[in-house]
Amino acid sequence: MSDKNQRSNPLSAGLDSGGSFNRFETGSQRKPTADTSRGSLFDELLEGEPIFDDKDVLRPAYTPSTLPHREAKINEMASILASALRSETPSNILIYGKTGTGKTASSKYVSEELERASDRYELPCHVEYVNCEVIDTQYRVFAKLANTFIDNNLNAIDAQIELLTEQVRSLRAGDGPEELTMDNLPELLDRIQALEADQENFERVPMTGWPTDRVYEAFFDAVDYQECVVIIMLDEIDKLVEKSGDDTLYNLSRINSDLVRSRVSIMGISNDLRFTDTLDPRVRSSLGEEEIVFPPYDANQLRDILEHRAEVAFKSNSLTEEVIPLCAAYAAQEHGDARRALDLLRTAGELCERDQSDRVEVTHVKRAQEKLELDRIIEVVRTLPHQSKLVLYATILLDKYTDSNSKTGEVYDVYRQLCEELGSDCLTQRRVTSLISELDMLGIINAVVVSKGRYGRTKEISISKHRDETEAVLSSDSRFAELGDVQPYIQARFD
DNA sequence: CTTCCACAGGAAGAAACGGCTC
DNA sequence: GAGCCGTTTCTTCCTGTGGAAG
Repeated sequence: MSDKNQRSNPLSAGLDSGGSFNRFETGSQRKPTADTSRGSLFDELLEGEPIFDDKDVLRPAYTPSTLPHREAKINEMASILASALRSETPSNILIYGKTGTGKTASSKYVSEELERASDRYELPCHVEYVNCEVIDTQYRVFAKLANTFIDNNLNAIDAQIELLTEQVRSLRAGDGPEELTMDNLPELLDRIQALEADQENFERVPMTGWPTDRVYEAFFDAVDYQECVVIIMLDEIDKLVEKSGDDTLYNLSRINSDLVRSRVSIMGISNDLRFTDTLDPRVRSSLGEEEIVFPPYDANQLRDILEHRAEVAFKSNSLTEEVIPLCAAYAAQEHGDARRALDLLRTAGELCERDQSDRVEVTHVKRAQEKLELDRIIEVVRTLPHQSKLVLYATILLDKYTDSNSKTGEVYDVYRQLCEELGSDCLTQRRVTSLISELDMLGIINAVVVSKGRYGRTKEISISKHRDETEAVLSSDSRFAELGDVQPYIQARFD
């Protein structure tokens, strides 16, 4: 499963079997042989022993070969899906758990194992992964699935045609296998013709433009073309329902009654335990045939996970004793998020490397915690739409030049000034209210609804920690360049 | 207890847009 | 090129509401 350690590396020609650099002098210190008195940009950075053996092990994309503290859940999933290998339709499964509790990793692990087993049993079994945070409408879910199966079918048809063409060729040349005679020729040609007709019939679904029922039909035809058991894994299924209702799930859960050759089963993964409340009762009962809950990891379990990975990721003796417990403790505070714990450990290691220290220490972890939070905010702010940036900038100006927390009305006033100054379109207060809520959800600002009694109900808005860094990101946007002299004006207004 | 402020936030639908079909 | 279809963004209209003031 994991070929990380043997993956082909374009640079591997320069490594001897021991992994040391024979391009330079053999030895653990990577020093260039040429003139060292001058020193290049990178020499200094590469000085000292590297502490990582394989950093990728700490990245979220890595699927480990063992998932500590999830064996029971994995067995539970496997026992449900096993019926796929008997050509039966497995029950639909709903998997709950907060982020970083191993839902997706476990599900992917089980589905990879299932697909592997299905090769051995010669029972075609496909698991299709759909991330509903990205693909969040009925149209797009069916379009993605349809296109995947269409591609699969076209590849299978291509291979089949190639095989048949080869048989025809050898038959005509007279060197074909014994069991084929010239009498088979018309049959072979007929089959090739039929396959070519099928090939014509499959048409990829465009990004938009088709009516949804046509996309559904395309998906249906593609799935039912070859006999197989299909498991559709809908990650973040709650996002799909929130965004576009339960039509997708309704259609998927009914599809088996019309399929002739194939069987479809759904595996939903959700962060939200209560998302089925809003579903149509028919969908709820069919979707939740089996439910599995992934509890958050506690600090001890996180420590186990980190130790497992650190063993592979770091060279021995690269971590001081307190590092892993601290990473685990930080992540346990954030509802037992293993992804967060791994990010912390990796970043702490990177900071340590940059410091050219030999061992990761507690201070590196603390700095990593700060850095991760700041990086996230900067990335979110940088990619914000223009109008949201204006609202955020208005909030920052108010925060800078007034003492108390600002209110929705005040933010809207300043926002209008900014729009006027920049000549941008000015949205309604209703819309700005939603933008403020979105910024709150992203954790860039804190907005709390408070009642001022006689003086109405409003949101009290404050900037979360990194105000100056946030402002710097906004100022770097070229569209904000001409705003320089507006600040004193706004300052005067609210002094 | 009633009034009333200053909004919050839901519902519905208009507008704009990309991409399709015929 | 007109007419659909799905999606996103935004507006309009509306009802709801916590609690200080009266």
